[in-house]
Amino acid sequence: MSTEKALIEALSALVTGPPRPVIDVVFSSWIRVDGPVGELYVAFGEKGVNFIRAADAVEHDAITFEETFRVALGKPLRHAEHPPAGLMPALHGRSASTVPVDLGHLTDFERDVLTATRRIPSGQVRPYGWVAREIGRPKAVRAVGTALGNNPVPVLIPCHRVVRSDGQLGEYVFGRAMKEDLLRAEKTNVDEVADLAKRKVFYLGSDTTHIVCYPSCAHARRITGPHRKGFRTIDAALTAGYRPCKHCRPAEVA
DNA sequence: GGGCGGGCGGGAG
DNA sequence: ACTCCCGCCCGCC
Repeated sequence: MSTEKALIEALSALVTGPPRPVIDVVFSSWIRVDGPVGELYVAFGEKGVNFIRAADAVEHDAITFEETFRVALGKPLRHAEHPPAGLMPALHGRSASTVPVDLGHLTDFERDVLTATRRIPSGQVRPYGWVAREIGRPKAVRAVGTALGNNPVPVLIPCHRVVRSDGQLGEYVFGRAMKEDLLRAEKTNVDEVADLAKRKVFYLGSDTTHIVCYPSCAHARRITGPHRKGFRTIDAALTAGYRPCKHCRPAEVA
């Protein structure tokens, strides 16, 4: 296509296309909303939600939120009257969200990490190593932690559901306390997971199905008492003839 | 059971 | 381009 033709089409689009105020392109919008635990500042542009901070976290009023946003994204913010469509159900619902999220300024690795993290169901947790394995970089465990620490949209992309392999909850952008609060708010069995970890049990299997899960997996939680077998390592479970659950994927399916 | 080094991506020189 | 350093980690000793 000639340059002239492209130019003409672009210009006609400006005249005949739907109005798209320059202000919406240059600015992102912000709004303060109720989150599952406390209030949140949420920023969003045309491509989706692009930045979230906890309102009750240290020194976060609207002014500092705008400032941290400008430093992170290099754009100014203006206040919005309404949250973007789908945001509130995504923040509060238990089903997987479909709110558009703008991860445009991240690296491929960081996007992969966040995309895999987004697939962890509400009410469940996975180790950092699980995320690494899911994105095909099984040894990049610590780098996964770094990437999650850089999650621009916490809560919405649930990096609080990624925990340490030893049963501890691990670090969190808004502090460990909020990580635990968020998990409890979505009914994760944090106490049971901790109790099991204390006994060095990190996997649960059923001796009737011979399927092994992470302890927070919805399937593991339905194994009735006498059939519940605990394992310290996934290898121990596989050696005992169990196969990894297809939902929580505690190991690659052989 | 904690300490230590391996491992990896990203950003700052 | 290369090196160095840091970070929501992991598993062995």
